[in-house]
Amino acid sequence: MARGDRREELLDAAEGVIEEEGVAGLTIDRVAARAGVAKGTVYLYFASKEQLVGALKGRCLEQMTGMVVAALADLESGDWWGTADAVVEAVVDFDLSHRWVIAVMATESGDEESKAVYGEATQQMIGLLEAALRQGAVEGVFEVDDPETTARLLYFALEGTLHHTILYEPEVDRERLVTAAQTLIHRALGDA
Amino acid sequence: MARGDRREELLDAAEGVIEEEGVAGLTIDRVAARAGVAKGTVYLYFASKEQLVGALKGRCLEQMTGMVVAALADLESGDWWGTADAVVEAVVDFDLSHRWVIAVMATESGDEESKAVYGEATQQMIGLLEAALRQGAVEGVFEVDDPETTARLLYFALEGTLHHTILYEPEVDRERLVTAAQTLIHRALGDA
Amino acid sequence: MARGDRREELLDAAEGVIEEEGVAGLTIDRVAARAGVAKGTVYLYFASKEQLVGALKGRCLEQMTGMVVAALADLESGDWWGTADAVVEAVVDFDLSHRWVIAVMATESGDEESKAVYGEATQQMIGLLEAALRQGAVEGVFEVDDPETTARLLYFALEGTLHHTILYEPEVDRERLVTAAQTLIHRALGDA
Amino acid sequence: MARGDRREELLDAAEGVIEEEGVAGLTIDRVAARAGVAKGTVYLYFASKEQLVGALKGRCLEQMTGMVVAALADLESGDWWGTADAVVEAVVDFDLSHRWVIAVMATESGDEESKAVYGEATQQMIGLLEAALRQGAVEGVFEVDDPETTARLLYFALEGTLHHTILYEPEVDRERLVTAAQTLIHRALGDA
DNA sequence: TATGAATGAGTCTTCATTCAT
DNA sequence: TATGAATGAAGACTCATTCAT
Repeated sequence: MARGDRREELLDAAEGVIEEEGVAGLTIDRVAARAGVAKGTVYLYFASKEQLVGALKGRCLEQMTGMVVAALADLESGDWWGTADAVVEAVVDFDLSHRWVIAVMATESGDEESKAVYGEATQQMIGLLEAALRQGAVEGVFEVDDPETTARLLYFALEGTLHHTILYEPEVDRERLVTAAQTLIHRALGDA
Repeated sequence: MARGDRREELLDAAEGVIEEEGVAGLTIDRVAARAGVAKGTVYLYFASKEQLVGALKGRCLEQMTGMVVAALADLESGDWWGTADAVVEAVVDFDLSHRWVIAVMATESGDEESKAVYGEATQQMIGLLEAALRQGAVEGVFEVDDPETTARLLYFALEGTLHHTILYEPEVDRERLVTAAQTLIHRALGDA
Repeated sequence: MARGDRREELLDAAEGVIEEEGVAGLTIDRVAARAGVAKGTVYLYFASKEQLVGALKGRCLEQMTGMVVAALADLESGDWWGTADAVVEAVVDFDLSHRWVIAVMATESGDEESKAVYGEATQQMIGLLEAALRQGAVEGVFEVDDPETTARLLYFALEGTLHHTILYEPEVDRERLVTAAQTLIHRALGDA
Repeated sequence: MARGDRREELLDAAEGVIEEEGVAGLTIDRVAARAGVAKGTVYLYFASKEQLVGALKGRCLEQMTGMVVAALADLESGDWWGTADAVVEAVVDFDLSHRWVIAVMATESGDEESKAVYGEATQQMIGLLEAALRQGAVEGVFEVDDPETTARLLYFALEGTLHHTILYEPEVDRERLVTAAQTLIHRALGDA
């Protein structure tokens, strides 16, 4: 088995454990058991539990970024608002389908390195949105004074709302979430 | 010493521990030591660590609500936008000055009761914002179709941004945060 | 309230606690709560938990002895076997109606003094049986070589069976227990 | 070291602890120390203290059963009373040499499973005695109406006496105990 | 006598991490 | 690479006992 595969398997196992046992139930023991390997083996791929969690966060953000990149490809069609709405939908669905990992994202991870990794990944995500905003402005769809800050704001608005909802409101109403988020963006950017 | 005082002292001690040791470093042992009481004494006021954490969340949210209520009092002056900006500033400052407790807010707390308490307190906070939005609409300052959803959205946008920034960007730029948040609201509500 | 009354109340409370929480659930806290007094008050009547338990055992044995004394009074009627059967029945019923205290009797109570008290009370009980055996022998109902040992043996046979049954066989069949115990005595003494 | 060996070692250590510190002094800490392993190691073999205690009871009863089986083998010699006396002697000696474990047997062990195990093991022991009684009856040594009940009664008579004596009369007189128990059986079964 | 807040030693239990094989 | 038994520090929680009021 390729080294990378085993690593991915372990991360998959970790997600599975969180799904079944909650964030507090994430132990190396369970990850190993779920992946069908010995406990020691986990340490062959991750130096510590903290690094495993960091990797989990990183991978999650990467996947999300990938989805957004894909969704933003439609921007070429010229339908900015339609594309934006689709991106929102994609993000909501991603979070909902990764709801258990989402809980980890909100977790402290003392490890400075992990924090940095997470910070950079977030920044990349925001950069994507910023670019989209600039393009919308260039195309005359709307006006933005400070695309960077606006992108940050919108990203965290969306994620903040999603995180809270996922963590504290068990029965999430997807449609309502999507509509609300889309509305926020339309309003914030001044869609007439 | 009045019974309530000792309880408050313990919560203060818990906040202090989090400030110095991080959320993961919050142990009953340390809370007791910091409060200058025996370990057993903590259990005289909180049935479990989970309940202590829940109480911490509750108190924090209560204080925040209090601040917002105070800030919203200016609404009577008739200057809606000015009041809104002040509220934003108050919230930002509250979060920044309670930054260590903020980290706990994002924490899972298996305890169902605590979750419910937190959920209700959040709802109350949002209710406050909703009322303010309605008043602005009544006064003709702007138009809102769905004050409830908008209030939720704006609240989580603000808090989401603040939480992430506080947790992952050690060197927070208060001015920038305030301005960005104020801008978000103005835009979202369509301030010309 | 007379000193003795309060003491009895505390012992009653202790029995009640055992009934509801099991021997392991017997704590000074609960005894005090059940008796409606403060924890400190318990220590005004018992120097330690161990002494309270010792007193509980002692009182239980005393009550049992009282019952047996009463039952043995019928010996004067001249019906030795009938009286013996009645005594057995009385003991079985006493144990069954005090089943929760019975569990404590089987408990170690490091306190040497308590052990001694228990030992003496037991001895007194056995003395009662021994006297009954002697009387039966005198009356020519049966023959016994060693009344003292026989009394001990029969007492522990009865109590041993009862204790085990009560502790490990939740659904006790009173009739079967009574019959079996009576049979044992008749056989052991050679009733034709 | 084989897995089973370590388990046995831990049980041995537990017995040793009880011997030196009493039942109340049985702690995982001490068991580990006595076995020369880390505390965590104990939990590799027993899920909880309760299970360890249950295992202790189970093993003790198993050993006892083994001894009785061995002693009953002499039944083939045709000397029923002699064999019975030998069995009594074996049981007395077993209890005396395991006197500290005996104290645990009388202990509550909230664990339902442990109780069941203990109950079954006891039943097996009684079954052994019952078979012996039937054989004696078949051989015409004596008559028994209800071998099952009689076996139960005799078993608990023996064990009840032994438990009490061991727990409350530090200076046990082996000979006297043996003789008394043997006498009980002879009488109960009607040895002329 | 009575109170009940405070104590703190003592227990069980978990789990990240190591290391000999 | 892989294993999994062993480790032991750490933490939550209990409860008999004390003592100032």
